[in-house]
Amino acid sequence: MAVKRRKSKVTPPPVGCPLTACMQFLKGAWTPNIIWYLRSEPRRFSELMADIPGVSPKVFTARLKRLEQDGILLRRVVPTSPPTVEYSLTDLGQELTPAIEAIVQVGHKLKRRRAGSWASRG
Amino acid sequence: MAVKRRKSKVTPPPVGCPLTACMQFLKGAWTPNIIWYLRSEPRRFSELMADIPGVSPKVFTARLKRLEQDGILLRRVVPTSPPTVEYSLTDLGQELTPAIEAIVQVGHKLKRRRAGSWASRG
DNA sequence: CTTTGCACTTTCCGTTTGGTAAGTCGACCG
DNA sequence: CGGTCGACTTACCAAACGGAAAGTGCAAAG
Repeated sequence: MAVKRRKSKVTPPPVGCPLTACMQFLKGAWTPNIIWYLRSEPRRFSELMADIPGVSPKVFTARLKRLEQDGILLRRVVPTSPPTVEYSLTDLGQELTPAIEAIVQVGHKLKRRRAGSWASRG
Repeated sequence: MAVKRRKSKVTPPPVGCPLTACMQFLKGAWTPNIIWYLRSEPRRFSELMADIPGVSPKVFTARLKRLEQDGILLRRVVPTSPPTVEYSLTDLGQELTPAIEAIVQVGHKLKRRRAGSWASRG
């Protein structure tokens, strides 16, 4: 009789790697987008959700919760009617913005590149 | 009788978003690491694999194949014995390095931050 | 006391991801 | 012609991911 195959359970990835470490915070759908839209000012749940078209409420709240637990962002209930919730970046969260800004920069450059290849190849 | 539920099939995410666009290239386990280790010089399959401990050959070749198809890196068979394969970044691939470097920078800063919190809180 | 708006939460389910282990293929060395 | 090495492939599988749709809790307006 064959033995059941088991998973390794130990953390296999490069544990001290700064790249991997930082990527943990950016991983999951919409995560970088959320940080991006919070980089300059706090925003409400529904505002953020509108900023990022296509995200489902389930995944969206999951992301916000995880980011809050990670100390990346702060959740504050505002006593309006009905009560709203405002999210903002913590100091730690602000540390991530240079990375995201660089990614956005590259994204723009890629668009320009693609635009260029229309002229040269299309 | 209930109707079968169907998925939407259309691309729901922000199509013109530079952040999302760039993230497509960085997504998948080990992807940023591969680009990082190729940023300055070409490297062989087994070298890269050793650079990035924990990655399985299956996922690793899948990444390399995808990155090659995306035009991020170049695959070159070197006529040694036995034949080896050398990977290098294309011009397009080089465009991604600023983003990865920024992520690594932030990763370092996070480590220093954590080191600081030992002193202040631990 | 029903309705409305906000901020979620829950259930269900298909798709994707990524690891393990084993196998393949071609080139050379002896 | 068997063994080894480098570079993959393949089969299998569990877990994570993430979307759709519907439901919950609460506060105030009407």
